[in-house]
Amino acid sequence: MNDFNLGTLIKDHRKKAGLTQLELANLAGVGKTTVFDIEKNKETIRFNNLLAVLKVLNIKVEFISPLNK
Amino acid sequence: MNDFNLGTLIKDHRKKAGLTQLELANLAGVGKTTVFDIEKNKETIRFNNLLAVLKVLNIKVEFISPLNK
DNA sequence: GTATTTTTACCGCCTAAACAGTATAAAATG
DNA sequence: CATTTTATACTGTTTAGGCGGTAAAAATAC
Repeated sequence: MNDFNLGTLIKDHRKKAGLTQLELANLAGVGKTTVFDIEKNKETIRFNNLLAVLKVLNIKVEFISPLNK
Repeated sequence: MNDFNLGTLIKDHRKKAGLTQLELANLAGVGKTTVFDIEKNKETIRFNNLLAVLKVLNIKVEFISPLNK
């Protein structure tokens, strides 16, 4: 369970959008190394860089907790 | 719309858990400055540090996109 | 098959995140 | 009220993420 892979999710969306890593990086305003690291599931990246990449790919982030309403 | 505030969400959950910033930081294995920054919505924090804090508070992250299944 | 594109990987440099310590302001407690 | 705890803010140091450049490996196109 919970073998969710953020890197793969982003890579799939990037492919479907017809973008290379470099193109995605430029659109998101981050370096190509960052996109590469994200797709390799490196979690020490900065949160704002991840958000920038997700925004380009139209992926939204939601935070779920038992207390949420 | 979308005035969602991650810092406030985390702060509320921390309060309900009866934790101080320092206690939460220690439990998450991060510095107290990081917890403070997260609650102040500083987005340049590292993703793994945010995940560590969310885990302690039992908050899950979901990524939503039009392509998801 | 070869040529081209893309991905993966590594390299130094620079910047800023992360940290502990400290100090003050604010909040909570008695 | 005073006292204690917590949150906020600042500082100096250390560490590593981010970056472009480069190069080799892999995938794709011709």
